[in-house]
Amino acid sequence: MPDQSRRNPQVHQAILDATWQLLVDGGWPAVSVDAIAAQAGVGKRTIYRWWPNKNAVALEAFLARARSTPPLGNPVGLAEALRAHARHFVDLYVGTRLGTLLRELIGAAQQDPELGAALREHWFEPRREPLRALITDGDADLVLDLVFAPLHYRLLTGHAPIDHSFADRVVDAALLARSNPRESRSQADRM
Amino acid sequence: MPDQSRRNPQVHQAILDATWQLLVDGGWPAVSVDAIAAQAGVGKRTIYRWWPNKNAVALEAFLARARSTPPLGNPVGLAEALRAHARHFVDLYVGTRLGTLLRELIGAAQQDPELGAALREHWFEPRREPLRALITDGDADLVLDLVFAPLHYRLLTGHAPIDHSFADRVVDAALLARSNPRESRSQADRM
Amino acid sequence: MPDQSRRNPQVHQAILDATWQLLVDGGWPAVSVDAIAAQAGVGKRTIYRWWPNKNAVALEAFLARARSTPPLGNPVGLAEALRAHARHFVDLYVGTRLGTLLRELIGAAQQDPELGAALREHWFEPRREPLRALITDGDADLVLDLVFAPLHYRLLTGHAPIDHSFADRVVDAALLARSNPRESRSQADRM
Amino acid sequence: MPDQSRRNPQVHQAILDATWQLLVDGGWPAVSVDAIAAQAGVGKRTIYRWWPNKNAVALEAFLARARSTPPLGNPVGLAEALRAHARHFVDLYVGTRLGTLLRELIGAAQQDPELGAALREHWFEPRREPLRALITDGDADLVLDLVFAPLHYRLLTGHAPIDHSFADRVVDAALLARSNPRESRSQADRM
DNA sequence: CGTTAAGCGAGACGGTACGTCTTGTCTTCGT
DNA sequence: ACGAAGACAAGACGTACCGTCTCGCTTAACG
Repeated sequence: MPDQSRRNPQVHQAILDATWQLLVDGGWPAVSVDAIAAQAGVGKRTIYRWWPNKNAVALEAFLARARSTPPLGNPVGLAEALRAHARHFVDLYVGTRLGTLLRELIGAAQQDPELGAALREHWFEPRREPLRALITDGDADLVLDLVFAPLHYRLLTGHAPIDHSFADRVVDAALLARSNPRESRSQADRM
Repeated sequence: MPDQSRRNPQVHQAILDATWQLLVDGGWPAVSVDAIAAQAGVGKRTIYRWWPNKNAVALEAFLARARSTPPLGNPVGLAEALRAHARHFVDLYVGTRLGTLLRELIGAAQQDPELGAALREHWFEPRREPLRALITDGDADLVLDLVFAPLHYRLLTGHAPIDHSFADRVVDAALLARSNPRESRSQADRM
Repeated sequence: MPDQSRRNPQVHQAILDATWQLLVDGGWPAVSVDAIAAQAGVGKRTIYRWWPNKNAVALEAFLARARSTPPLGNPVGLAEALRAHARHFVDLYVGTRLGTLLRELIGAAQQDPELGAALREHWFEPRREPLRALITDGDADLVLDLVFAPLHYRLLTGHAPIDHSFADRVVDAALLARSNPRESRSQADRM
Repeated sequence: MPDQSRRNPQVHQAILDATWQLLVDGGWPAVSVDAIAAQAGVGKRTIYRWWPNKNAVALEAFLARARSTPPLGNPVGLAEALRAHARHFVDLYVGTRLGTLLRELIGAAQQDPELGAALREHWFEPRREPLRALITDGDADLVLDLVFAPLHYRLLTGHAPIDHSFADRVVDAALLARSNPRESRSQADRM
């Protein structure tokens, strides 16, 4: 990987802008390295110099638009924080270009382990981490998954709608699970 | 779509077998229509005559191997059924070829709506439907999502391990949510 | 190399025509496999299926135009035949598109041994062979080189003009050499 | 073109040496401006400052190695001089790195008129000029071509071997042609 | 003696061509 | 008539090279 300091920031931005424009105009299928290069007025080599493939470029273009995402100006408590997060997710990623792109990135990551790792590092974890800090007792990752998983699951499979009501009920379930850890069933069939 | 009755069942099977073999040998990237045709000793035309694209072929090959999946010989109750299902999922789809393929199919479906619909119809719904029947009160789809979503979410993102313990705790959370619907928080901030 | 009989002759011809057209419009630098494919309305793959590279395509396009070359309806004798050939060369290849292409092909052959072999087989040898048969005494290849070499040498280096007069004098020299083999110098300094 | 006096002679030499080394190691295909720059430990800019392109660099590297070429310590006569030249050519340029490079330079010149002109000026003409002075009667350039053309022609086309015997016979033919100008045929068919 | 203009190493950049790959359609055979 | 074989158009892939350019550093000439 070449020296980052020699990178031309205008070119960098032009590539991300071009990628986003292609996404807006033609969706994921319109994104190819050739197309990005043409749209950005850039040589393909320049793209491959800084990114391993188009997935990485698309991820960065996505993150640049999504970075402003996490809300939570004044977190009063876990419940409020989770609810805000869940509703925020619904607002930003359900039925939006950003949401479609998120779906497609997660999809592409199933065949691109590097993209998967980058998504975890730059997308999932930055959103989980501040919330994890609020969960002092119980399995924080379980609770977070109980919130995030249903939202993403429906986003990816589309088997049922996603709205604020669903977000709220998912958060309720997660909170219940935290406060009431596994008394509901016998220990007998534990594996 | 041509006359189903004229279809040569041996050719049909050879294509599915070849697809599976390619999957086993080289993973999803090794699967191309050309490769399937060569492996099966079949013309590409024959494949396109019966399937719209390679995703559909792979889905069918997957379903053929996965069909035996649903357990539950004698369902004693919702809790048992959910737990059995969740653990079954862990056994069959975590760290296995089948699980990788499931990931890749869901991934491919993000850009192939037909594949998404087929997955819902032939994979997700057949597994949800018998369980849904057991959930008499509350939002059945919510409860099912609380079980299935975390499992699939971790399968797709790989951000945390999936084992029987995780499966059990997910089921506990879902059961809790069913029996204790949203009393835990005020109605005030409902949207 | 695939089965020749399955080749689509229209596609074959379209590729040669496109190549020639590019040559006429933009000269050798305008010829690229991409450009040929675009001009012919053909996939690049189709070109690479039948030719190893653009040199081979250009050679075939050249040969198709040059095939009609060898004259000599009624060869009366070696002298007449050589003179006709030499003048014919001047007429067809000096200052013409065909001549420029011949130069460029010979030039390209310096880095493409396959092209060199193809040129020898399909261009040089077919022109030498009928003349060689007329040279019954002496070293036929030497005589032929004494005719052809100066013409090609000037074509390639451009250090002096090529006209009918030059062609005639070259032929004279070659005929002299044949009829008067090496009496002109002592055997002493033979190596 | 910048000020020659400020040129760093070590850099100049390093570039020529690097070019030659690349030629020796990988042949003409290994020579690229990038490769020369890397091999010489020099910026590409420095190369383009002093040469128009890689052909010019290669030509200079060639000339530096070939400069010692012309023999002829004590020219006793035209016949001796021509014979010495022709045999010298065989010794130095047939089956040698230098000969291959000469072929490739002449080849490249077919698409690079500047290289062609430079070759004529710095390679061909310096070798022809001293010999031309010895040819007092007849067409000197014709005689010289009758010697040089067959040697280069076989070098470029490879259709027949080049050895001392061939060199001698070519010289004989040229001498014959000089002493016996065109009496051998009628003036009738002159054009 | 300092400043200033160039040479220079390094390498990013736009552009173009390469040769390979895959997709989905279409054609040619043989059975 | 079906199926194998595979040609075909389209176009993306990732690499190579070209020739221009922009950085800093050093180095010589000139003020």
